[in-house]
Amino acid sequence: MTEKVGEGLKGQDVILGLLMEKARTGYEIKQEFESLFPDFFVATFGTIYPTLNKMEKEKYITKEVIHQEGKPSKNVYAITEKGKEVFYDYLKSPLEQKMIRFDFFMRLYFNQYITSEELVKWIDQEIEQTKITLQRLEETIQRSDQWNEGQLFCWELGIKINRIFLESLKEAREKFSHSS
Amino acid sequence: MTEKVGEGLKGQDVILGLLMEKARTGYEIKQEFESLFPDFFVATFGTIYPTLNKMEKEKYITKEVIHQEGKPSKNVYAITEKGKEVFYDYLKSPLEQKMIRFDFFMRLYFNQYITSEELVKWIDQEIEQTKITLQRLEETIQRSDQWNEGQLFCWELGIKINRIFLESLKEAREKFSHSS
DNA sequence: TCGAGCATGTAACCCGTTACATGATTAC
DNA sequence: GTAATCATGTAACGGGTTACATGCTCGA
Repeated sequence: MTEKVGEGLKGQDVILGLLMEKARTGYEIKQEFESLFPDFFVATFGTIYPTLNKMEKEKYITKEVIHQEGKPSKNVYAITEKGKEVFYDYLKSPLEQKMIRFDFFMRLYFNQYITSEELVKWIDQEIEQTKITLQRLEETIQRSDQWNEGQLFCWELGIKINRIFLESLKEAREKFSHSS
Repeated sequence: MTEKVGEGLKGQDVILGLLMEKARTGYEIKQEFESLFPDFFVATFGTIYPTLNKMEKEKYITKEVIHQEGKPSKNVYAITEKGKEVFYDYLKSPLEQKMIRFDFFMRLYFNQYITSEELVKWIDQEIEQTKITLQRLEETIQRSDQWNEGQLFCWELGIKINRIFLESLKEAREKFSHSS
């Protein structure tokens, strides 16, 4: 059948995109991931640092070590011409399907195998998580008046969807806590 | 920092869950993934068949070969007691954060590096994709009157979100095709 | 005759996660 | 005193993807 879901959007593509704007440290990149893409790309240090090192070896980026007083030294990475090419190659590649693994929905689907107390506990956790995402998106949108139309579209839609999700979650909480 | 995003919801967990209901072939499992979870878990044969083989070796499932006339033989897998335990272990494990990689949003965020023709092309592709997902969800919801509350919640919410997504996508198409 | 549907499999590779490891400063 | 913030890194492992491989039937 040989079916492709996607060679996939990789952490590397997004990191290069962020470095297109300006030079950054791994730590800063992590923070940008959290504020910019809380809802459509999650990355941890375990992905970011190894990717940064790999890309430096392949000359996609250069490293400059900045010594700081009272704080650890930091590595500021800047994109090279070769790195820009790699980023443009990503943009030229075919659009990939979104890739989702939604544990909460999965457990809801299998709710017949658990108690409703557990289910309500998960709903509460999901509510908390959604509130955090929503807050991050709202803060990001206000962070600058320089966002372009495409970026605003991402966050406005993210906010819309998360609000509906939150609403439905609260309704579900009612429903399932009564049926226990 | 040692941050955990999630040991993750694995394909194995979902496959075991499906086998809790009834014995199935790999091919059927693939179809269930497409109709049941088009929006919250994507799996291909490249994941399903190796997982099935691995689980058979570990005695989580048993295989029965069914010979068919005019069609290839098929392997029907049934869950064992050990497999059920593994599935319950999954349900007992902490709820994981959803894991998303949304290529379309990523490209929209980086829209300054591309032409608006390309952007509109991607929007059109995303519109098509969303329509397919929506259709699958609507078909699934009508497939049976036996769905329980949790399952209905998943699909109703999925439909709600995809409708809003589709609407916004159409608006975006207007906006970006005029600005070109 | 060509594509779609039915049906399964494996080897190589790569990406990402987890766990481990370090260490200073600031605020409560 | 202890948690949070700043700041980076690596080794081992595992899950998943891609590419490759096979082959029959039915309808257009």
